[in-house]
Amino acid sequence: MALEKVYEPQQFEPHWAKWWVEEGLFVASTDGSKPPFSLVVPPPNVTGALHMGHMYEIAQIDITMRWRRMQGYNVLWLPGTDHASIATEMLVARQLRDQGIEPRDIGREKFLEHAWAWKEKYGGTIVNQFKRIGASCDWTRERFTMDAGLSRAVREAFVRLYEKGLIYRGEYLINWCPGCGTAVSDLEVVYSEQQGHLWHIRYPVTGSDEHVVVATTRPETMLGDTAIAVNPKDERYRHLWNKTVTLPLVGRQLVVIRDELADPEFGTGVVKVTPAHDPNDFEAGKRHDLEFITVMDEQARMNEKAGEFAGLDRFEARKQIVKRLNDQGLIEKIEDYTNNIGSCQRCKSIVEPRVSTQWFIRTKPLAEPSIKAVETGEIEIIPDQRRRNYFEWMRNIRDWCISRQLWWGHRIPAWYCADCGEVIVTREDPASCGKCGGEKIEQDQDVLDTWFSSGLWPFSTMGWPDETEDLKLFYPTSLLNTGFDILFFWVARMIMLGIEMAGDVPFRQVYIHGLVRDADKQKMSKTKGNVIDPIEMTDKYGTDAVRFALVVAAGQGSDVVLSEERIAGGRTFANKIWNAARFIFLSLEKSGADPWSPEDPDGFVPEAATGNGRPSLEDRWMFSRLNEVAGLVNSHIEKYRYHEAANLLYHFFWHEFCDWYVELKKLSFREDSGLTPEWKNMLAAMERALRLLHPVMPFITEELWQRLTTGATGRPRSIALSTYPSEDPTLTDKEAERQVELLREIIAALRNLRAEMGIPPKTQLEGICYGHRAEVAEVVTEQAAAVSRLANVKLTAQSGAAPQGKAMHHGKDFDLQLELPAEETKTLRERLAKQLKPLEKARDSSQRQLGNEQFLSKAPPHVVASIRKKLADYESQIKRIRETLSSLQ
RNA sequence: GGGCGGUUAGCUCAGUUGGUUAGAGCGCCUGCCUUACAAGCAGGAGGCCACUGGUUCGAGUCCAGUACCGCCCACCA
Repeated sequence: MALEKVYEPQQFEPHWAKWWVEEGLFVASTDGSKPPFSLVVPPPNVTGALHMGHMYEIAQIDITMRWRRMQGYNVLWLPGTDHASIATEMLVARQLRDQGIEPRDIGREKFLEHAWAWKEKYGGTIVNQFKRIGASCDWTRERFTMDAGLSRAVREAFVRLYEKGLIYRGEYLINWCPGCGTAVSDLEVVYSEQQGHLWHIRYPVTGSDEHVVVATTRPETMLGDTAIAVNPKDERYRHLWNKTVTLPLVGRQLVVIRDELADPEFGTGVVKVTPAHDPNDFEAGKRHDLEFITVMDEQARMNEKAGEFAGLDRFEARKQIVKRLNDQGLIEKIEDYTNNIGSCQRCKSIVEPRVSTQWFIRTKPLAEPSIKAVETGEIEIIPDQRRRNYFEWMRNIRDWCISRQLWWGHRIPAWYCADCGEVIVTREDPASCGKCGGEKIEQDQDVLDTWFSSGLWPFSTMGWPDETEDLKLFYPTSLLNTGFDILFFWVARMIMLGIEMAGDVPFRQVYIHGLVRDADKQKMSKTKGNVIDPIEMTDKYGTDAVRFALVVAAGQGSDVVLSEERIAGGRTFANKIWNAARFIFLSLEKSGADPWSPEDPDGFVPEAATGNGRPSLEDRWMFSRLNEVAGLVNSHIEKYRYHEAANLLYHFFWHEFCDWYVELKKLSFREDSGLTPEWKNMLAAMERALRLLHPVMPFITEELWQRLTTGATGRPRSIALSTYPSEDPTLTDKEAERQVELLREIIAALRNLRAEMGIPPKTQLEGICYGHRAEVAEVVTEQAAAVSRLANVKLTAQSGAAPQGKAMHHGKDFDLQLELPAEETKTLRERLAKQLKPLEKARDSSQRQLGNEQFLSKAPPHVVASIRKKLADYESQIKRIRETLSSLQ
């Protein structure tokens, strides 16, 4: 029964983590008897390590879910399972190569076998890690597998879009990653500035001695030039119109086209046109019907079209070409130049524009209703500012390239007939060509972009395209809680596909949280080496501590700055809770009573104290506060102000429950008293406080709650299944709150006096409190024991003002007089003078305001009245302090 | 180039709808091993709320501009 002196979360956290999942505490019942609350959870990145960002996300999500569950909702998590195709493919390929196996040699089937084995092993590890950091959902309840349920949904979605003409196959210049060997979407390309050069190259004008100078940052692509362009408004080059120039090193004749592509202000105003290797040139090439010459292969090596440079890597080719040009005197000059280089998000290789045939989704028709859904508030994006980014992106959306040249992923459900060339897109694998009946058909080798299947997540996981009970009850889901980084990748696509496929928005609210940064505000990343490992921190400080530190540190939508000190701070809070409980249990044992909790914890009101008609002041106060705090916490979590909820709970528990309630309660502890009403009140208060804290500190509250409620009949199996306290305004006890406030003021003033006068804590003093209100004397008399214990002063009460020169402290409602062992007038004078300053400042400002006609006529009456009241208080205090000061002369 | 955010105590950050002595954690100073907790207790110091103007009876809070920091998107041969 007895608790250890120091809180050791390792002893119970793993137990509860396992238990919650095994008991299925957070699996929806789907019986429809309770309001549904479903939540889409971002996929853990199975290919990477668990990081603080995950932990932060899980903490917020878990708080929401526990809170909703305790409020009686029928909750459902839709935990994502990462299946990032490129990342998985890369990792598996790397693993195979480490074993000396070249993926290309073993073929698709074998490769996928390896991938599955790896996925199972590694994925399981990640899922276990998620459990350890406190995620209460069952991550093993996978509603998704690559080859089962989702596969069907993916195919259904693809076919529907195809049949509606929203998916097409076409030849375009796409972003090609030579490292991954696949096409990537615009979003998967990250740009960074790099130092490079701008080469000015002379292209001889055919049939004259003249040459034109073109500037390029990529000389190696010149082998694919099929034109040069000048701006039609650029008079300098009018004479070139209709002429041709000779492409150096190759000898091809290039027409001179007139096109806006050439900016007269940039470089020489003449630009080479390489339609197969540059997006702008590609467009120009289509406008002018130019030839598209691809000079590189899929590994970005120069191909046979590159003539003598064939086989060279693109960067080596650049060097060689520049050298050859230089030898021929065709380099006019070389400038230093900073350009933006696009790299692959995954493998960091420099992306190469490449002409190829790919599958695309026509996004404009999908974007329109998606924009509308957010505009009309059908989907709420929180915080609000993020809406702008969303609109901006959606309105300028470009078609989405969804095919990937990988093995790991959902295969595109398209077949090609070798006989007639027919393209067959169907739900079932076809046996023959529907057009010519030929049996030589072959499925497209490509797989889908991982975000295509991810975009179906909110409904595919619920059994779509079947009309399941889950879908009826839980779709649209209530909330998506995620980071800004995948707003476009994932959120936007879920919205587009949700509206199109499932006929309704995928979620009602999107809460976007900030990033987790280190103490130097740097984004945590492995390459920077500033990663705080959540598992390590969890081992060291406990899951509750890490979660609390994360949640309390960030305002709505802003970043979290995390340091180990903060996490240590979370642990001190847990330790505080632990020790408060420990003390209660120890004292209870001394009282000879067993742990007890009320049958109806929510209906419990404090019982009258022994030998008294009403509950003690501290009990009335505590239950009033518990009630108010419940109201505030509920409102904070509702509005995603997690940090405010956490902060409030921290202060309430530490500085009200422990510092004052427990301290005051100590006075009523008696050995072998048995289970007195005072004890019942305290145990019920503790029980309620634990429930309030539970979403934020799940493990420690579960452990303590289980101990506290042992033996209670009819209690739920877990605190997570109990109810969350809510506010009942009729239970607020303003009188008790006011009186405890007064008591705290008096004790604080006495402690302050003692400290500043340098009186040792053990010296007991006698004192008189002169109350200006009847209530003061009442409180002082009734709480004399409390004052004695908490300030070590035997205080008696008198009414009215203190006799001239007797008081040493002047409060708003009372004066205090202390019997000091020695004369301390100097210290006392300094003390009083110090107090005078801010009071005078406040009085002046109040006077200024009340002297202002405008203020009196325009400010609301209650504000004017409150200033008047304050001014009177200030003046009264100042007057009394002055009197005492002058008598101390 | 377009857009968004930030600037409050030594550090990291809160501060709901404008309401008057601006808060917390950590750090710092003083005193305490007080029959839960030294991961603790009591007390204390420390702020022209970036700058300039405006709106208002009243501005950390609303508006405009300036400076610095950060992020996102787009483009640049």
